Amino acid sequence: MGKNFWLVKSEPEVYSIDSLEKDMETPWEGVRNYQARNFMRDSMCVGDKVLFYHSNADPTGVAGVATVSSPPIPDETQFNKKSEYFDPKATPQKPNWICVKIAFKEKFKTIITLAEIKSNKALKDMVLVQPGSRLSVQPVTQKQFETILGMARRK
DNA sequence: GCCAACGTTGGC
DNA sequence: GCCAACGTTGGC
Repeated sequence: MGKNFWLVKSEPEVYSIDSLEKDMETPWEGVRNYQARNFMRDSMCVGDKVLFYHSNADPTGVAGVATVSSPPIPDETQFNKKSEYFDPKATPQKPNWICVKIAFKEKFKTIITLAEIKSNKALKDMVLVQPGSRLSVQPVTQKQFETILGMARRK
């Protein structure tokens, strides 16, 4: 339990690390990519550590840390006709989209920017910096996670 | 706002 | 099952 490490992306104008700090916990809804869903459904465990990344932001980068705080649960937005994430093919008996809840852990004093991540050789294998990679939920290694944390502590 | 890269959809 | 067209992501 709690031995995997992840990175999730969010546009801060939609949901930022400050939003999570205020809510303390939130279902990670609205992911509509099968690979990302499969990570949440099949591989995430309660207690896993999560880097919270701000995309389409100024600056873009890792803004803080969260933890996985629930087992996989159906993403409720797929049943809501009014939601932009509504999926007419999904039913409560046969949900198509699965998510987990994440809980606030910490907000970094400053963002660890994408530029800083790219210039750190220890992080060159991160999924985040692979050309063309757009996964919004992605695995990171323990070492990558600790490297980012170290950069945040040092600033 | 632009645009490259990727994922999904749908005709055949 | 192929693949062109379209939509989305996300850095810049």
